[in-house]
Amino acid sequence: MASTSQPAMATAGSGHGDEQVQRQATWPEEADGGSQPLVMPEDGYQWKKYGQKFIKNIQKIRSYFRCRDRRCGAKKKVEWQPGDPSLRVVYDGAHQHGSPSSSSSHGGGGGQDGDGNRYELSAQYFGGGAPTPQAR
DNA sequence: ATAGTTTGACCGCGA
DNA sequence: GTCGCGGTCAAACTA
Repeated sequence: MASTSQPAMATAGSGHGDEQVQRQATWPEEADGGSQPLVMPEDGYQWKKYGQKFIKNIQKIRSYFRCRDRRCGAKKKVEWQPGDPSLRVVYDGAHQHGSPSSSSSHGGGGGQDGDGNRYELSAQYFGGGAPTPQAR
């Protein structure tokens, strides 16, 4: 933080105050900016990223996503290997509201109560398909 | 102005 | 009792 702005550099001065490289590399190296960079496996729900960390245990980057709905205790974790386009999505919990309606965007309404999606995802692993053979 | 995203730091649990 | 890891929150910035 503190990269663009903020008077933090008062100490001394090493001036500069310029930094444009806004690291946008959040996902695995997208190779070229042309071919559709890795798209997140949309499940039909909207997620909000609330954290990202590098798990050294498996040497992978793990991103934490939470359902936009507070009533929805659904959580999603996406992890990938630095250098591998394969993504592994781990679903935790289940959504308590129907799909976000339809609309491709927000809507609202839609479903909502009434049916609880009975898809008890207690930790499903979505293999990117590449070098992640579910081995099974 | 809002939403979404990003990074750092903090906490809890386990070994 | 200590250390490490994993997970979450808050703050800040950008679009």
